[in-house]
Amino acid sequence: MLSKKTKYGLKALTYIARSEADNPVQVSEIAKSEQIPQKFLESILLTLRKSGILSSKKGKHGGYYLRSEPSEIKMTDVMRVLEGPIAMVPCVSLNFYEKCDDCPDEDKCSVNKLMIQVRDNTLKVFRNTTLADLSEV
Amino acid sequence: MLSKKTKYGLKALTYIARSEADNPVQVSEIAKSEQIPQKFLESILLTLRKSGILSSKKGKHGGYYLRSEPSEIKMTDVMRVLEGPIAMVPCVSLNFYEKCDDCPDEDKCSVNKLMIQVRDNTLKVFRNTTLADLSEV
DNA sequence: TGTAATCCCTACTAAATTGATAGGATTAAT
DNA sequence: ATTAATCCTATCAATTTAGTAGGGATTACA
Repeated sequence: MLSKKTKYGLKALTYIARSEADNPVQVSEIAKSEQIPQKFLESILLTLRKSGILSSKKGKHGGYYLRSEPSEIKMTDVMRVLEGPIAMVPCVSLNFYEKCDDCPDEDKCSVNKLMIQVRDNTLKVFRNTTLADLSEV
Repeated sequence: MLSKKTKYGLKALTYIARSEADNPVQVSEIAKSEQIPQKFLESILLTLRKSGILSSKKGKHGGYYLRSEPSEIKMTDVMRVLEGPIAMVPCVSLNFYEKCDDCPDEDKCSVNKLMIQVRDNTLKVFRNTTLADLSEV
């Protein structure tokens, strides 16, 4: 299941992408419009900023804005920041690989085989989708 | 991330499918061979039996065996029993659909759009994979 | 220069889920 | 009977998730 964090994060990014204005978008505005607890959203946007997807401006009339064009923001990056590894098991993760304690031979592991396929198909979607796609009405 | 329950369950099913003998396979044997806590495995196999994927024989020389041929056991069914819904959000789940509280219009929801694609690609894998595929060396 | 608005940061907490464990009841083979 | 297996219920500890609290730092603007 997708975490609320990821769900809220995606919604917030979409909201920012859709907002035409040059001004940064405020947390309070997004929280209200998307029905997200404001303090929780704050921490999510902070993560997105630290990971380089968002930038921010402090102080009055401050807020968040996209660091790049929506069409340049890939779901692979967004999902890895918000949800963590895309693979369902560490032993098939490209970016967060870890060997299983129990599994003596990955090549013979049925779980490994299956999850590689799932990973590849999910990756295909995320690599082919940008924030611009999400923001289309 | 895949739960241990699912991982153990898949490994156990594979083990049973690979065991050529006519005799049912005992929990203790699987637990030892696959390094799974026995009591935990018991509860997992019980779930698989209740869902109709496994059958069992009680008492001495009892154990578990597949209810159908490995090639007839689809990953869609196994995963739904072990891991729950295949979709990452209830609002795109085929078998466990639920509307989101917050989302006024699913057609306009960016999360919904994205997760439908992920679901479809994951389903494609699970529909095309049976226990026989997992059991091949 | 003061004040309000905004992001930034750390720490904490409640609820849910996960990954087991415990202890016995039931069933069947010998 | 004895032994070996599944079956069943309850409980528990650890982890993760979702959210809250409280204030600090920065900026715009009157």
